[in-house]
Amino acid sequence: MNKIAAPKGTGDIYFPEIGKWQYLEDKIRNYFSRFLYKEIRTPIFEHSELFSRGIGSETDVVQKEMYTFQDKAGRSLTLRPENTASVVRAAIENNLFNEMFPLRFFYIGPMFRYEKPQKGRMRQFHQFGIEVFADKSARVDAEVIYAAFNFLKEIHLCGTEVEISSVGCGQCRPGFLEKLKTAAKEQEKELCGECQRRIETNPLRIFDCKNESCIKISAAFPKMIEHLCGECDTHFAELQTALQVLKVEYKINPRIVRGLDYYTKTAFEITSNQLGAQNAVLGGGRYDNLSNELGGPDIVGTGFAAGMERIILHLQDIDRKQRKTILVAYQNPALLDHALRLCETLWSSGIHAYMEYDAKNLKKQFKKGDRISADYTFILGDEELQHNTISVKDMKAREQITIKQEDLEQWLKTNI
RNA sequence: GUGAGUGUAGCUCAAGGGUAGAGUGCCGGUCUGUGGCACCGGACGUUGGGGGUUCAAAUCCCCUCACUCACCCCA
Repeated sequence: MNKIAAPKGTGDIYFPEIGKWQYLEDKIRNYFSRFLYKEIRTPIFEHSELFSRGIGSETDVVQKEMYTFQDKAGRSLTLRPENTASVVRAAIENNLFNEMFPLRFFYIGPMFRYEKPQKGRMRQFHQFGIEVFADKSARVDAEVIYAAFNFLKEIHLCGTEVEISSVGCGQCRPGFLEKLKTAAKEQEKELCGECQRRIETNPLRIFDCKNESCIKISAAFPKMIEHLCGECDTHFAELQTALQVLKVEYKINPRIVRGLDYYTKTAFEITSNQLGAQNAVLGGGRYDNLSNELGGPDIVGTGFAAGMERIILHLQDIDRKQRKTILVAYQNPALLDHALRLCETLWSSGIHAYMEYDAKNLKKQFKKGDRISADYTFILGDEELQHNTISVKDMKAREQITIKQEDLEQWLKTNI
């Protein structure tokens, strides 16, 4: 029989790596409650339409990266490529916009995008994120950025940088895009082939081109943040003021273009210089029309999503203090049930204990003891049985004592 | 979707046309009531898969698959 491997772009997470995941998840749950966020868990799959309408049917994510399938009733369903649209859907569906306060959610979970895997990019990957609703103020955007930045700081992820921008709104963006296209067309022949194609498909992407001459040329192109309408311009200015109040160091990067259509006004990214090509650790922004576009009330939102694999890639090894572990060993197989009884006593007291069931001799058991990093080994032999004692070996100190069965509880209290 | 690199023992890697090797781990022994060291012995592979060239292929050629990295895009 041939082996079955995990599907491309997926993987198994287990010891010792799992320690980092548990650490990160604990931190998320703890940290964001500081800002009154409550966890929300939405389905892993949704109606495909939620994403095509929410994220935008022309985006790369929707056009070529979705895991879409039909269920047995012929419905088109899609494994979620991100969670914001789902959270908005859930809020609308459960009438949370009226019933909950504050309207603050955080989530942790797997997302799915059909992409070619590489460093920091998987087909099943994990994001955590936060969403705040019904607050139009630029200050809440700043708070979200502050919360994100400060979180990374608290988990000791160094080398991060905050970049902000504004992508405008329905008022100012269309006019700006026309101006940009016009400017790009004038220089069309000087741009690389890729960028010539982008003029029609996604002109904002020209700012992202790595080609040197394109960088030079596009530097002279109009920028969104220079063509914001009054409202967006004020919002962007207030955002910066609030970031200064919150002591968040940031850089304005007009090249930030979020790949999801729902963003309006504030857009931001936190990058890490420790990552490879996929240097975005976290990204987010404001989405003033998403609820409306999903058939809900006119409620604005703002938030971010962070890539957990990318964070874990640069997390230091977690030194979690392990509980003390006891190996229960027996001189010969005739004593197996006595050893098992002793194990049960330990387990029922909540102590980490382990025994081998088919070991012929003590030597073998001691070797296993090393593999489980046992702190102590309890030895049961004919002699111990006869005198109602247990021999206790301190594995590190390599010292051994003998205690009476009735003193076991006391010994455990002082040593474990 | 495009490009590049890598696939050899459980793991890390040698061998670049001539009998597939080392380190580590594993099993056993020196040591039948005691692990980290040392020494001795043992098992291990259809060299990712398929085809071709050759007297002879892990090695050269073609195809395929997988992994990795990068482009694209994103977290």
